[in-house]
Amino acid sequence: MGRHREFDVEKALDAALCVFWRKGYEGASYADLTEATGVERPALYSAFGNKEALFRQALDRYYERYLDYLPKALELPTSREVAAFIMSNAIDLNTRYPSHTGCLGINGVLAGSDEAEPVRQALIDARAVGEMQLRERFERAKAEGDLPETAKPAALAAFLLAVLHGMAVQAKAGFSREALEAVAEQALSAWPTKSA
Amino acid sequence: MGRHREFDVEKALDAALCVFWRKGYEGASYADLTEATGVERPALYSAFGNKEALFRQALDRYYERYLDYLPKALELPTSREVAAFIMSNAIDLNTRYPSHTGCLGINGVLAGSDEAEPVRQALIDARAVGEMQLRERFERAKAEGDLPETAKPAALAAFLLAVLHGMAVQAKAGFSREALEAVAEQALSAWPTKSA
DNA sequence: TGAATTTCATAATGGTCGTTATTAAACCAC
DNA sequence: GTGGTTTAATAACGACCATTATGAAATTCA
Repeated sequence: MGRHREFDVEKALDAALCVFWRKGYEGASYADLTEATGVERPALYSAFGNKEALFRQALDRYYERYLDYLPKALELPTSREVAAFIMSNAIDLNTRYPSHTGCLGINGVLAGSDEAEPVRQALIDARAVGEMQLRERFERAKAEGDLPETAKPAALAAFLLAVLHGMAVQAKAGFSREALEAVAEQALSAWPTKSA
Repeated sequence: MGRHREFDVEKALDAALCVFWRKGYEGASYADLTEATGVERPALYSAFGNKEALFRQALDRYYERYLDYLPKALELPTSREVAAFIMSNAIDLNTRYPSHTGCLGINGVLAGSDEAEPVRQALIDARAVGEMQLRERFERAKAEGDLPETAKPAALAAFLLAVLHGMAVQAKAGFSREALEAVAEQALSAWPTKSA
């Protein structure tokens, strides 16, 4: 019983996600969030909790709605295809929406005041999970003979993530899709192959 | 005539620079700045102007004091040495001070509220200058025969900067020097050479 | 219809932000 | 010394921050 909720929680979370994407965690104010969601402050609090909880839910949604290409990529047959697929999708994601370029995780909190530290740590942890998955995938590639014996899966995973992060920064700085594709092509040209 | 300034402006700027380095532009408050510099707020205003002006002066100082390896790098004989030297120095800079890891320019403002937009643009512009210098250097390398005819100087410059930005993000996330060196090594392994 | 319950919008909370009056202290030229 | 001038420190400014108390509106069950 009781009064019904008059706004769509899913839509509100999507709108909040875009605000965080564009302005980062601390840069997004409740004035921004209420304007984007069309939902008054108290309603946001009752639906999502405080700002940190709202951001964490937006981050979860970001992974499942926008980073869904990551699990798909890991299933591709070769490590090179994995890397190429991820970079291609990341470029698209980083440049698709002019109003919120780059990556939510990177824009979110690179630096900020001390009270943003828990959120910063959450983003670092999420990044570390992705890195581990990549490393395991490349270890498998090495075991399968897709990667040469000299290949270092951990270094490859770190390298790929570095390029991805760098492209996210460049996208935030206004880089075009074409420029980022040239970066990805250069990164791929270094990819180790089995053939000696 | 008049009373003498009791604090060292240079030292105060250095201290402010470290605060911005660690917390970014918006994340750094005047409470942080006065504590780090030992200078009261009004004195900071009279010496440097407002917060944006202070940040810009800190950024200038950052380039001349910490990024002084960039002009040196451009004078090295080969493009590969240029890239290797820059990455090596960047890794050192990004991990040398545990209290302010990563890069001031990257940490400064990736995202933030709208009023930080002028500062964000200043950082983007500064980055663009560095990219242009790299591109010109690689064009020279191509003309000199150091780089093959198939090499794309603009793409190489963008790629190198992407890796540098990515390493800065990773340093902020706690990456060790060794991990970053593996990333740099992987990036260098892709570097085009004249010999077919 | 009426009591219970949930959501709604308005507005206020204490705190911190960047910025600046204000006043006391220190210095130089005369 | 004294007047003129610059800096120093305290404290205040309005604005905005995240968060929440408050009471009206809306719905369900009895």
